Amino acid sequence: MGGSILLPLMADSIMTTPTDSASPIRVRIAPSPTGDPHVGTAYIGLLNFIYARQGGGKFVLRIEDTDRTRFVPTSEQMIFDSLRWLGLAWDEGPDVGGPYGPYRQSERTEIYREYVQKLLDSGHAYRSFETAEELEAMRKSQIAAKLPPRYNGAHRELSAEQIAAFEAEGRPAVIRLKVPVEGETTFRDELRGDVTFSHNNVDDQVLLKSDGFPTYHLANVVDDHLMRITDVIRAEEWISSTPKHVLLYKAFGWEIPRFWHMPLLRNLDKSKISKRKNPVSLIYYRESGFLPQALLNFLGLMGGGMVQPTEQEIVSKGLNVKEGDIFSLPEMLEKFDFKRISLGGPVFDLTKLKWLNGEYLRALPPGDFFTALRATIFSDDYLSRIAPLVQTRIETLAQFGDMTDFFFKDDVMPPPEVFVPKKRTLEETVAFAADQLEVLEKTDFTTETLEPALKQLGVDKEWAVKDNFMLLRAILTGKTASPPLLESMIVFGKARSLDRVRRFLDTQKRLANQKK
RNA sequence: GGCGUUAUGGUGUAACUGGUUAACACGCCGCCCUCUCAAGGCGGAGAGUCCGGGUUCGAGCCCCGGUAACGCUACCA
Repeated sequence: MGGSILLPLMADSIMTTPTDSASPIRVRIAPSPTGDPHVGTAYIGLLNFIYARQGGGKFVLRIEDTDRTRFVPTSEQMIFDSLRWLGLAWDEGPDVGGPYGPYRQSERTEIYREYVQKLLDSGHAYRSFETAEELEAMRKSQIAAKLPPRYNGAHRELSAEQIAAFEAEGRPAVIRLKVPVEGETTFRDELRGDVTFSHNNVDDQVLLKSDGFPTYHLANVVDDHLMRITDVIRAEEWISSTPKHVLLYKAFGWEIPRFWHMPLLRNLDKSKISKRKNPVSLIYYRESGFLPQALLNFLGLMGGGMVQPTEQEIVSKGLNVKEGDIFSLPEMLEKFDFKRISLGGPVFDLTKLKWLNGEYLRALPPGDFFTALRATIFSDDYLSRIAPLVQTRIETLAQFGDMTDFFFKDDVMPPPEVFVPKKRTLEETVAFAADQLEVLEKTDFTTETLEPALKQLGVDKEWAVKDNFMLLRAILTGKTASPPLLESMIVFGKARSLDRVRRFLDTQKRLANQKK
């Protein structure tokens, strides 16, 4: 990593060139605890981890929990567990501490308030009193008029009296960034070169919400600075908001970090990877029996970056050719080259991941393979939770297999004669399954919550409990007879259950399209 | 719609500073091995590098112009 060796100390140098070469590399990942830990987090996490280790620096984990409407309490722990499972250990974070804590943004609200006040004082930010509804209406009319939907700046220059009047009304305010009307902002993306945005196209971003929590943009910049982050390695979707961040750094008079925007993982149809079209939960991968080293290896393949072995190496080391695609985390630390990353969004192709996982499985010493089975799919914990569900339903122990096969399968796909109730059409049934998915997504998997949620849906959509539950049973187990549905789902787990319903819907949709 | 980014077989990547019939892996097809299925071995189909111009003896690599896909366009991250 080059650095700015040639630049003499220029206190107010143009801007870019971050961190003098003396400052140690510090990177971070900043997941939001809004649900299951995401495979994209693992991807960016891996890249940051490699970068930190290669540069002899620190890898920080920061929890961005500023959106309390999407906050999921169990999520944070799942993030910790999943990243540890992958072997991506962080040097500083909410659970391990560190010199620049706290590492949870909800615990830093005072800090943000303090810094936003500085912005207010220096005229780089202003209070804005519109309600969410007013803003929504504004946006709609702009779109109707074929204008780009942006904040119209109505409150940019409010007088002290006007502000006082709004406050007297008890109107809540947000604080917005005062983006210059003229000019443009250019920043350097380490992989792409200079990227320029005209200020016309940079909105007056809300920095502090009316609930007193910061938005990503403010919190991110403040924290990255305070936590001495030298390199921001994040997904490509952030490129368009980077000018806002740069403007903030400048407003504060802070040094700007290096930006590395990584290509976005994609579905098979090239859209940004989504749960509808791909399993994205790390919990899913773990519970489905993927090995962490295989997942890491696969993620390392996404976007390139690994130096391929040369012809000579293949010959002299007697490598099997396909070993060009197989490498461990230590090998990535040694050979991964950020400058070689290719920018086209890679399709996250489960087929190749499965092949890779198979390679790793086959390479395991038999003892380790057995241990892996016993630690996951045949763990005492899992089996002991399944056993009570079947004890009263079988006559010989061997029937355990028939009764519980769906717990151990990669996927099941029932035919229509199994999942469509007598009085319903295929279309109706699939539509209802989509409703079920929606309910399941926002319901905790416990007996107390699952049953009423599903039954309520049945009432709303006029589906008999029997048909309602049978459909789900068919989707999840592939059969019409199974251990109790709800308990089975809880044991099977939310991640895998949801994925099974999504795959089901996906398949039905494809089939329906084929018919047309 | 606006702005930005990207563009090599179905998928992931390769091709030193422009230089031979565009390479490797996954997937697919076939053959061999084999009690089956995998694994393994061997072979094959599949891109002329988004399109159109230009520079050059020569372009996937350079230049210009398009197109498409994706991302952003929230008091979400």
